[in-house]
Amino acid sequence: MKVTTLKDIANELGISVATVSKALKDYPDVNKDTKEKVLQIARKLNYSPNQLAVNLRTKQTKTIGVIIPTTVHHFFSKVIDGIIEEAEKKGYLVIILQSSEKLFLEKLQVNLLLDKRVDGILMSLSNKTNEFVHLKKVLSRNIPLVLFDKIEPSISCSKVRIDDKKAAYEAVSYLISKGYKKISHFRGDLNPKISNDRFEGYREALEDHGITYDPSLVYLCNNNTDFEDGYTNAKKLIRENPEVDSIFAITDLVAIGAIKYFNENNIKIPDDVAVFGFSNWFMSSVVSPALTTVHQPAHQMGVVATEILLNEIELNKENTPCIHKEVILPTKLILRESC
Amino acid sequence: MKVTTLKDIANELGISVATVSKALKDYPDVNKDTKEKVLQIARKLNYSPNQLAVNLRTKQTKTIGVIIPTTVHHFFSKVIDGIIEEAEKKGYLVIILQSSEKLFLEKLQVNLLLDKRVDGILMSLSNKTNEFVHLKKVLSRNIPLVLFDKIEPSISCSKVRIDDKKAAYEAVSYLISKGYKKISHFRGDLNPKISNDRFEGYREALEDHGITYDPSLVYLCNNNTDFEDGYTNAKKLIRENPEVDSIFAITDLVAIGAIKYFNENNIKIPDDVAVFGFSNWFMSSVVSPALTTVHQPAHQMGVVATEILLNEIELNKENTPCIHKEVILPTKLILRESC
DNA sequence: AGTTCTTTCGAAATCGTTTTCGATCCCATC
DNA sequence: GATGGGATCGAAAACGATTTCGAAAGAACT
Repeated sequence: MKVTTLKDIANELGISVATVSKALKDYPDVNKDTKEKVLQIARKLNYSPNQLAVNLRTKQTKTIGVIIPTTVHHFFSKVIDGIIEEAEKKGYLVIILQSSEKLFLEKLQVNLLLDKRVDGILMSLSNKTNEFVHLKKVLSRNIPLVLFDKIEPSISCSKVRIDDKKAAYEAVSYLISKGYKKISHFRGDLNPKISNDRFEGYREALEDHGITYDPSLVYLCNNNTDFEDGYTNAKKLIRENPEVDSIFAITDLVAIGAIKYFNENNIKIPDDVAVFGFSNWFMSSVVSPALTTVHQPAHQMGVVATEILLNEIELNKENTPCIHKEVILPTKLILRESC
Repeated sequence: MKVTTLKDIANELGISVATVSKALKDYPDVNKDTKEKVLQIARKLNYSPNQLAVNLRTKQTKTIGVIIPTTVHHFFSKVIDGIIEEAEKKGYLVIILQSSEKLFLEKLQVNLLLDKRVDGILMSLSNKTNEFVHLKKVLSRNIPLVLFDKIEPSISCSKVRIDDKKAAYEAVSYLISKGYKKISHFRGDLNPKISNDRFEGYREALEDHGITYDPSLVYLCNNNTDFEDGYTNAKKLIRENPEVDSIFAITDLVAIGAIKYFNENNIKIPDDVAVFGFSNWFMSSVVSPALTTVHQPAHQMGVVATEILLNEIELNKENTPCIHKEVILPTKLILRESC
C-alpha cells in the first residue's frame, strides 16, 4: 500500500538517507557491502524513486510536450507514433495537447506545458496561428522548441518539414507531362505556410510549362476535418469550369471528397477528370480509383523532430549553445489509378 | 529568463513566503492590502507556480496516463481525442503510451506511469495480454484504473465498452434477414475478449436463425496494422469455399482488405459476396462500394472513460470508497452498399 | 488594569531526493 | 608520534510550494 522511500530503506538498515541514495546511484564513496545491503532492501521493499522529488531536485521532468491541431488525422497520428517511439527510447514521456486549429487554445496549451515544466516542446502550428508571442515565450524561457510540418520561418528554432513547394511542383509537373492542361487546384487555408507553398508550387509548375495560371481554377478548402470541401468544390468546379481535366488537391481528404462527387455523378476518373492528392493517407490506397498522391514521411518526421529536440535538451543541460537545424525530409510521388 | 518563485515576490515586498502563498490562494488570514500588493507583483513578475513543487507537496500530478495498443488507428485516435478533450476540461494533462500489442511493453509502461505518479490510468489492453499482475499492481497502489474497449472482466475496476457480442449478433442477423446463408467470419486474435465476443455473436446469430455453424468458414486475422489479412483470407475463402455469399469481418480494416481482393478479381460486391465491417472507420464511407459496418462510439468512449476516471480520482482524494461502474455504450448498424 | 478576542503575519515542518562538504576512522609513511 | 591520505559515512542545504501553529499587536470587553 504505502510507497517506499529512501527513508524507509535507511531506517531498515540504520544508515542515513544520503548513503542510501548514493548506494543506489553507485557512488564510489559507498562501501560495497553497504551497497549490496541497500540494493537488497530496495528490491525487497519494491523501491522506485519518487519522480516528483527527483524532478524538483534536478529541475528536469523527462517529459516533452506536443501540440498539434488534432490527433484524429492519419498524418498526425503517424507523427505521434514516431514521437512516442523515439521519446520512450530515450526515457522521455510525451504529453499531447490539441489546438483544434484554434490560436487561443494553442497559446493556452503552451502555458500549460510551461507550467508543467516540460523539458521541451514539439509543435505543428494551427492554421489560424498568425502571431507568435507564445512561441517566443517558450524560447525566452530557454526551453527547446522544435516545429514540424506547419512551421513558422521567422521563429528561431529547429524545424522539420517537407519541401511543400517542390512536392507540389513535381505533382503538377507530372500531370502536365501526362498531357493534362486545364489543371484545377483545391487549395488549403490562406494562412499556413504549407498551403501557400503548395499553391506556389502549383503555379510555378504551370508557368514553367507554358500554361498560364488561371485564378478561377483555384478553389479554397478551409475545413480539414472531413471531405465536404472536396465534394462541394468538385460540384462547383464542374459547373463553373466544365472543360477542366484534372485537379491537384491540397490533401487526400479533399481529393477523396472530389472523387466521391465524381463517382456519384458518373464522371470518370481519370478519363474525364484526373485527381492528384497529397499526404498518402492510408485510405488513398483503398479508395476507388486508387488515389495518386504525394507520400509524406509522417512517422519519420515525428522521429527526427524528437531526436533533434532531445538532443537540444541534452545540450541545454550542459549549457552548450546549440545551432538550430532545419531538416527537409524527402517526399515522393505515389502513382496510382486516379491520374 | 529566470522563472519567478514565491521567494522572489516575498523579497520584493519584504514579507514572508508563507504570506505570499496564502495571499495568492486567497486565505482569509491575509490583509486585503497585502493581498493586492502580492497579486500586483505576481502579475508584474509573471509568476506561475512551479508545478513540480506543488505536485511533490500535494502528491498529485494532475496528469493521467493512457496505454493503448497504437495511436495510428482511426478508432484509437478518436478515443484519444475524447480523452484529451475531457481531461483538459478538468485541468488534467494526458501522457500517452503505446503497447504496440506487446505484453512486456504494456507492463513496462504501467511502471513508467506509476513512477511518474500519474493520478490515474486509462487502458485498452493489448491483444497479447493474458496475465494481469501489472493491472493489480496499479490497483494495489490505490491508483484509479479504467479499462475501455479491450477490457478484462476479472479485474475489479471501472470499464467502458460496447456490447461486442450483441453488435455482432445484430450484424449477422441483418445479413441473414437479407437472405444471405453462407456467411463467413473473419475473426480477430484468439486472446482478446472483444474478438471472442464478436465471434460468439456471429455463431449465436447463425444458430438462432437455423443456420448450422460451420467452423471452416471462420478465418483468423491477427494482424491489425494493415489490411493484408483481409486480402489473403478473402483469396483463401474463395478458393476453399466458393459458394460463400457474405463475410462478417472483425474490423473495417479486414473488410477493406477483402473488398480490395474482390475488386481486383472482378468479384462483385454485394452480388457475389456481401461484406460487413466493424467500427465505422472514416475510410469505410469512401471505399467503393461503401462498407456496411457497425458504428462504435469512439470519441464518446474516450470522454466517458475519462469522466469516470477523474471522478474516481476525486473520490480517492477524499478517501471516499468508490463503486466501479461498467458502462456499455450503444452501437448501431451503418447500412451502405456492400450488403 | 486585566482579560479575551480578532487580525495579521511568519517560523518551521513537510514532500522525497540529490549533492556538497566535512567528519571520522584507520592505515601507511617518514 | 606526527603527518598524510584513502575509505566511508552523514549532516545539512537545496529544489519551491503548502500548511500548521504559534506569536504579536491591537481592539474590545469586563
